[in-house]
Amino acid sequence: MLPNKPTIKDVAERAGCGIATVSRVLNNSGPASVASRVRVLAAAEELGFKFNEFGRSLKSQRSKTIGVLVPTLSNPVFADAVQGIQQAAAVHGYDVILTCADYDQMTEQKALATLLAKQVDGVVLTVSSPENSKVLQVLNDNNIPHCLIFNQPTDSGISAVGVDNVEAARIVGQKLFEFGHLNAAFVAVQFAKSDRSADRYKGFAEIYAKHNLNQPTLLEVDYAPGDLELALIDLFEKSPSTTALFASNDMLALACIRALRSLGKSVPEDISVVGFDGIAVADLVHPKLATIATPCHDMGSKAAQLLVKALQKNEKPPAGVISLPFEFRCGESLSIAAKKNSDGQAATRPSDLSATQMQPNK
Amino acid sequence: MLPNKPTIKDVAERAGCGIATVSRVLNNSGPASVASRVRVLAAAEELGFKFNEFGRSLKSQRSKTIGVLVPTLSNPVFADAVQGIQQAAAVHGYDVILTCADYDQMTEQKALATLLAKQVDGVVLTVSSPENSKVLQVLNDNNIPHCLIFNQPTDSGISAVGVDNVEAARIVGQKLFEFGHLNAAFVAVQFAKSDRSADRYKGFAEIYAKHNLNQPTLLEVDYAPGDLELALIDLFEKSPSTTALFASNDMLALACIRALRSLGKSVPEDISVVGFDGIAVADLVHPKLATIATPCHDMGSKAAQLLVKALQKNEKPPAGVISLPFEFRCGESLSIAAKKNSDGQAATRPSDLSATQMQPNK
DNA sequence: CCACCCTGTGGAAACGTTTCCACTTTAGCC
DNA sequence: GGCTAAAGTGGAAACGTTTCCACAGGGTGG
Repeated sequence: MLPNKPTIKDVAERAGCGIATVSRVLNNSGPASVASRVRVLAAAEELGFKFNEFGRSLKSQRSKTIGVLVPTLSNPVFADAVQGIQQAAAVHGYDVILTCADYDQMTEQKALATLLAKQVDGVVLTVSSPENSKVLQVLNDNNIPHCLIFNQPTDSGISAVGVDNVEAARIVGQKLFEFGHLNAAFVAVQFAKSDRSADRYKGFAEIYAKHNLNQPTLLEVDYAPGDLELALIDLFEKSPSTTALFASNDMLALACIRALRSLGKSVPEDISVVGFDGIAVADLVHPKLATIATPCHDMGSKAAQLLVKALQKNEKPPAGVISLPFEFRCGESLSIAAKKNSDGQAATRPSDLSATQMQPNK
Repeated sequence: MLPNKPTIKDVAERAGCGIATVSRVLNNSGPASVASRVRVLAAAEELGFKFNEFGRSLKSQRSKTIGVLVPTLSNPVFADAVQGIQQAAAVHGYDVILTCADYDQMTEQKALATLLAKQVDGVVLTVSSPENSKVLQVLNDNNIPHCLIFNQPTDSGISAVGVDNVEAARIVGQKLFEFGHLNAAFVAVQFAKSDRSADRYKGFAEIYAKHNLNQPTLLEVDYAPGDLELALIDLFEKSPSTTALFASNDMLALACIRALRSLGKSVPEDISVVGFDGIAVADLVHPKLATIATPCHDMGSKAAQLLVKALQKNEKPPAGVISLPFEFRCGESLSIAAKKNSDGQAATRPSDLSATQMQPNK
């Protein structure tokens, strides 16, 4: 019925020449007379010949495939980056095998194992903690070229593309300071599991230290429903003069705005909120989210380019962190700090805050 | 330096047996004495032996890889689905090669070609229009098992997993009707390119026809900045009695809310807005978005399961559309229709609409 | 006690490529 | 016109695996 897929042998037979010649013609990898050239090309065309990549890969030990390992696609940041990787890879004839590790070290290792089994030529990845990462260890041991994204490893022997989280957070800190926010908090999910959160807190705190202000409160929350509200209530009890929140990512920032609203506080009138990442929806919501816009897509494509270029030269991507430009995007969620008196009530809006806290709207 | 990757031959040598025995032991694919079993296992362990998938695939003509073709990862809907596919595939030892086609038929075909070149065993995909799709044609011609997601093909010979868009849209229509929205509009991006948008409009319009009301206005917009605002201004001029918008997806719904705000209309007081998809942020924004929550993740994993199961039995996934349950989520963006007088002004808020239209807030 | 059948075994072919190498042929040059 | 060099060519090995097959040995049933 359906003729079995034609092989190079079939083409050779039809073109009346040896398989070596076919290979040379089709790959432009060696001399061939014009005559055989046209015969082979014609034969291949007629038969609808396509190379079998297995045979190719077996011989060359190259899969023309790069592995991608990210925590999740649920965060648009990673989704965008993956798309960037995919596009850049496609341009150079590489495919992308995708794995997600869900911020879990065990899963990370398993995912990497399957990538290795598929003999990916290289890997673009984000790990939960680049120092002491088993995954990076394995990649090194197996001599697999790789490039980190989002992570900013302190170990300079490794190749990475990202944004300067510390510097970006400094800018957020500076802006908040300029807007009069003398007491701020930093909100993060799973702070311990993310080097990025740590860097952001670091840069943020630096600015407050520089101005001899209180260190920003570190608010670590989890995804349990209501947890954020409780944490915020606690925050305002302990630090009633807090006027701004810096969330470690945009999704969390949006969640903060919602939680604040349910506590009867409005953004930015009572509290300013700044996010990080610059995801698309940040611009669609009201108030527009103030955030650091990061080039996630470019991060992915840059890393892929770096990696592919290195693979083609049969080497590793250049060591060192490439920092891509970011931009502070001043959305409506950030405004001048409301004047507060000592017990944290906004002077301009003398309504009883503790009362509104007790009576969340619905 | 680094010892070349051990092959099955090395294991055989070390275990003092033939390669056939090693293969049988390691794959549990044939008889082997206990003695050789332990020797082989030990040898493999000591050498850190890993199968070379190229050799395997070459022999078996199976790649244990499934291809994924979606329009984009920027829409969280697809990102979630891809993650579902990936997870389900991983469970069964399959990997995922990802390609994005950006709603473009040319790109779709190219992407599929690279998937085929990589000899994927099957494909999970979303195409722009499942009828007359070249991509599906190619898949059929090449006898590649495949399963659609999101699409709801009318051709019942094909396997697909999705939600019943028509029915879901009927429910939206019914809800809007019950809330007193007698004049509504349907907003879509690239209506012509999406069978899903068409289905949604169909179900929506059906309800309005059933109640002998005006057909919902069809508002086709594009992504050009400001286009949505213009379209809405036009809409309210021509159909001032419109009290509700049904957007073909959540991102668009959020954009609508923003555009409406910039036109001086508030949601839901002046206009109600309903989205479609149920993306995560829909619940974080204010007003919470009323939407149809669809199980994107499950859609992906279900499709992958179907496909993998079929592949293991060396057949195609069962023909027919599997409709997954969805849920109408009534967010704050939907409320009782404001009473309007004939020229479209909300009776309860007699501010001059045309004036506020001219003076968008910022 | 012999024929038989299982179990365990390893050699070898096959999968589709690429590429080395050795063999034509042709052209170029004195 | 002979020599060499280059260009064109195909055979065959190699990549690492699976699996068919043939064969050895030892138990069983007649």
